[in-house]
Amino acid sequence: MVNITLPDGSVRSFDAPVTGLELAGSIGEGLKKAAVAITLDGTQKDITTTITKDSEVSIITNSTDEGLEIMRHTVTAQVLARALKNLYPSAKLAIGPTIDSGFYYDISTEEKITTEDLDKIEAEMRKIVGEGLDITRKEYTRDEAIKLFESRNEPFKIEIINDTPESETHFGIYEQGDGVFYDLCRGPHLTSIKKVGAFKLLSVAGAYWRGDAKNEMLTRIYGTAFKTEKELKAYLRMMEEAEKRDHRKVGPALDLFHFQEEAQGQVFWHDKGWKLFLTLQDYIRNKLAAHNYQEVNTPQLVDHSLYIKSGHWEKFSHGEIFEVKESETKLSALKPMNCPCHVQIFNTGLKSYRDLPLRMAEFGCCMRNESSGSLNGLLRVRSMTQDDAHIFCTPQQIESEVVLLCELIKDIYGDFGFNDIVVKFSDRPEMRVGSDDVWDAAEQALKDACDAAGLTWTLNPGEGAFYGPKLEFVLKDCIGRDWQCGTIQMDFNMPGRLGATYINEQGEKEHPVMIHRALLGSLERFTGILIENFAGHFPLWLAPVQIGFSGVIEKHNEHAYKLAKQFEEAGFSTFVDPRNEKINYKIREMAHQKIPYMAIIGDREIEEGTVTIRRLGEGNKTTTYKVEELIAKMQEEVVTKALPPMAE
RNA sequence: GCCGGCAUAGCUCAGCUGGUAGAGCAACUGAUUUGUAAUCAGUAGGUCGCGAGUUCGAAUCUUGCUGCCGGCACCA
Repeated sequence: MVNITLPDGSVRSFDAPVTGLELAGSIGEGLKKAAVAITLDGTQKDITTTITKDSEVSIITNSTDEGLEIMRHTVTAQVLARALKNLYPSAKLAIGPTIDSGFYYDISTEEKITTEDLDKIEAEMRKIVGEGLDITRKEYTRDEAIKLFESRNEPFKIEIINDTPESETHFGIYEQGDGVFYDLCRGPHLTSIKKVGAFKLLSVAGAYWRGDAKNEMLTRIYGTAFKTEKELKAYLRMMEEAEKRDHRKVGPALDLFHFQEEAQGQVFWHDKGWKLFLTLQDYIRNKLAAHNYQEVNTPQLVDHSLYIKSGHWEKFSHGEIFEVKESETKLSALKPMNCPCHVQIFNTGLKSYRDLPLRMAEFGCCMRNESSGSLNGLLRVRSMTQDDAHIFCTPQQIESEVVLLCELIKDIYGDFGFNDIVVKFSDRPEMRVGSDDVWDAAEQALKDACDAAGLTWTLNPGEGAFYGPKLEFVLKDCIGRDWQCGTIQMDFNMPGRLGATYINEQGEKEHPVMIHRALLGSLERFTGILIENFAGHFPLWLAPVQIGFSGVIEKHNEHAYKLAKQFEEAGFSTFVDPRNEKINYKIREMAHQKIPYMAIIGDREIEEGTVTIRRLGEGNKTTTYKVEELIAKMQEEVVTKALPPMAE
């Protein structure tokens, strides 16, 4: 008797062991058809797995995310991998996992594989799908598995087997057809190649074996798959649309900034982009005032001895810090971070426990020699402006300070319309300063504070700063890449290294705790994310040009300028298009320039003292306002930081 | 930094196997005086990323460099 408990709590009893497929069939024919795998007592298994004892089972169908992932896994590990072996017999297979957007396979080849080869590989994959062989799982002993992969010349597979703990005595190997193709795999897989959906190979890239730069660089082939051709097409179309939001295209097109070779990784901010930048800075500056921060400014060029003391010099001794020879004997650094300088300010004069928490902020311009391959428009630059601050506090104040920060960050991100922020908790890295006791305390303190703030986070193991654990507030760019923006970092180490002390209530000297935090992160990166998030169509309060005026014909220009002046005086940034062009044309251009309010001035408006506007994002609807009325409406929109209407 | 790709006018792109550059939009000039996403005509615009090589001749072939793109590694 086998009793199987289903997710809804119902129990099905069978006289003899059953397979997942039989179980699905006993529930319904439709379910049987859609079933791709099962979850048996919390672990994913093949649909053909025999259930021999009482267990909890749920059936994974092809219309769930889990089912999609299993199908993608089969596409990469069975179809793509085999196609690559067919076309490049000497290729050695590494690994082929699924990722959020699809899958990849890493191989080592003598031949160069380029984007142009993808069609050829895809054609081979279709051939394999056409054959539609069955996939079966077999258990091999360690020796058998190694022998199999030795005979197939797959050293990476053997390395994987050799690196598993001795306690693993058996390995699951999936066999396609009758010995046509073998792959080492945890599974589960579809039972037949016939069942894979629509797929497409997307790109070729390099990737280090096991993610380690010391290892061989393999060729990685990215692709994606969906249940239906329609979903695949929709995904590809969505990606195409998303790429149009790329801040590196939109930014220069809107005349916000540009880059050029002579200043790699640094931004040439144009008038409009700088307006946006300053708006963000003012916004944060107002928050600082409201949260009892002091704002400071510290030197750009600092003797390297300070960074030796702080520990940065040793940690970043691979050229990340720009070195400047100030004289024959004096070696300085272009400030790569603000913290050591802030401690210098803290260290002037005696500090009492009554001075804590002391919140010190700086819009510090930091320069880091980021590797050329990591540079990415505004999202990763060599010269950036952090909205940085350091909070010097007592251990007892940590929790309340972090709670305040979490609330502040939530509040700020909400103002930009980012309501579902991903928070990562990064704990101690391998390369670090400070004792394990101190790390235990720091990590615990940060976790407690997260709980108190009601933050949910995911663990990002080993990714903390070298001086302490950190929280990262992560936003995504237009093609779904993660970027760390805000951060809160706990530091029990640097105050001691740099001799920061305060006099506690007992009259003794003590090191304060330092909390490093940035709200937006770097203003450059945050601006880039904003451009992509809004596709250049910013909320009114951020828009570098807020209202544009065009006369119907040339004689209306004078009035257009007069109105523009009136709106300037009311605090708006304006634009006037005096050109002798049709208004259709001028409207079109203002829309392309993402000017939120587009005003057309003709005889009627002049007579009536009104403005007729068209709001970007609201189609061709026009509304006529009294001038003061529109000013009030727009001021309201600025004050409430309303998000822009998005229907384009 | 590593793997692969790319670099032609302000922008988007064409230029086949080598015969020394072409379109649309933008710009400029003129005509048009126009009511909500492209008015018409004309003019001008390029050391084909930079350097070397092969060749009678290079945007095109080879090579070195620089930058950019996609990944990987890195990310205070």
